[in-house]
Amino acid sequence: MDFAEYLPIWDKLTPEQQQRIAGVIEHRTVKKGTHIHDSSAECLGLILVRSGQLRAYILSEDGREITISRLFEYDVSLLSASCVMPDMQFNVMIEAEKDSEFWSIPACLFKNLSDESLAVSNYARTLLSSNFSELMWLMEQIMWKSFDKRLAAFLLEEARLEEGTVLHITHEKIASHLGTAREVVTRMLRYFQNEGMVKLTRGTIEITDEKKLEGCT
Amino acid sequence: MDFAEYLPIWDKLTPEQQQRIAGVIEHRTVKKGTHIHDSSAECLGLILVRSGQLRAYILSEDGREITISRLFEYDVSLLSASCVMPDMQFNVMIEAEKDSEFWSIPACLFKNLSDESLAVSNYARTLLSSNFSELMWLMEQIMWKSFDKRLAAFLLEEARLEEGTVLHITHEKIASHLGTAREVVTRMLRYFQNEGMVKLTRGTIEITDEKKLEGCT
DNA sequence: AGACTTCTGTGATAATATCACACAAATTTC
DNA sequence: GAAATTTGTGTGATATTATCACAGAAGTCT
Repeated sequence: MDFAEYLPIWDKLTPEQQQRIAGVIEHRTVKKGTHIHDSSAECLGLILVRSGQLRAYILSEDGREITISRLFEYDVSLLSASCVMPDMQFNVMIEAEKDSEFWSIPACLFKNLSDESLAVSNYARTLLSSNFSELMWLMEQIMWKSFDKRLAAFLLEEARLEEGTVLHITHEKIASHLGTAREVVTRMLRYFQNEGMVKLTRGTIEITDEKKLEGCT
Repeated sequence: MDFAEYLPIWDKLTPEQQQRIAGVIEHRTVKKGTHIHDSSAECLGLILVRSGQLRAYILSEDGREITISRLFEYDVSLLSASCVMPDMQFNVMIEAEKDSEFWSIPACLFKNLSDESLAVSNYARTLLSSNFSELMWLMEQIMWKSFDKRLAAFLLEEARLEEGTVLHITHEKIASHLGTAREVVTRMLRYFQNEGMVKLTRGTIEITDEKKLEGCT
């Protein structure tokens, strides 16, 4: 398999290290909706996304969710390796938003490599600081942005991802992404529709006035 | 100065590296309330707290604050070195909550050392993952905990820090820590007082029923 | 004492969350 | 193809939290 292309520091590893990875790396193809990683299961490790789309989220006791990171082709993430990072005992879940293909390198191997190789350690640092930065950005959004702005931004982002103006997504899913209740999403979408920015049908949201929606953000 | 004791990896550095640090490390003594680091100023770097208490927080456009991290004796933080971490362009502010003493190692030197020394890189990883973990914890608090629980937890934490039951803090400060408005704090404290858990006077909050307050969290 | 600043209290209103339930559209079952 | 079931949406009532506007009380400084 050609995972080397998906691991930016592959070329900086010794042949021996490369072999250790090659020996245990796992390849998986999953259907949309598949639960790839949850708190109960053991650590998945470093994830290299080959295709598709994954999302990492956290879960409240009563089942509410909020997306903390979305992963696309060529993305690498150690959110599912949190168990080997010191002091990390929170529960991140990862699921496939689309049919996806990815590799995983066991957390303990990646930790060992980080501990012995400067290149890997530096790379892990990059990944970590990128995670941290993303989370900080999210925190600012949640704290200082009103919900209409966050929703508008989310819709535009989705449209960008789908490369079209018709989004195939339910209010419930949007609520899970944004960490709020479904009714709140429904009501705000109704408002957007009344303002002529979107057109709603069951299971889809069509953006009819992108400019105006952007004005909302 | 005896900063070596405050930098856990000091002994793992080469004499040359130690000298580079010793040559540029800065020592500061600041009064309570001092602004140590803000977004406008240049990067402060790695901070080693010798004594006192610092807090890191983020600021909204309209001046609201929320504390993201508090630093005590022997704590080391690279929150003020965010500018050298790739993709980190958010604005963290740091101020002294008490009269404090600390050292700072310029961000660029710490970055260089991280890039060349496995020990430093691994240590930086530890710091980063600890920051990440803390932020994740905060996110969960904000998302899933109601305000009364967060306030109760904050009061108990303050009492623990002060080693007493009388807190010398204003509602405004509490609001800045928790990322909400002062009135919200005032009203909830009134409620706590009516329930007999605290006794309020101007500038102080006395915890009169710790058990019951703990029951709120 | 008077002027000023800081801190707290509170009503009115807006935004967001929660609960309860109804209904409509798709899907499955028979 | 009608009935039953699941999934998605709509909405009123209520609770919680945020925002705005202001007042008054407690300290500080002349």
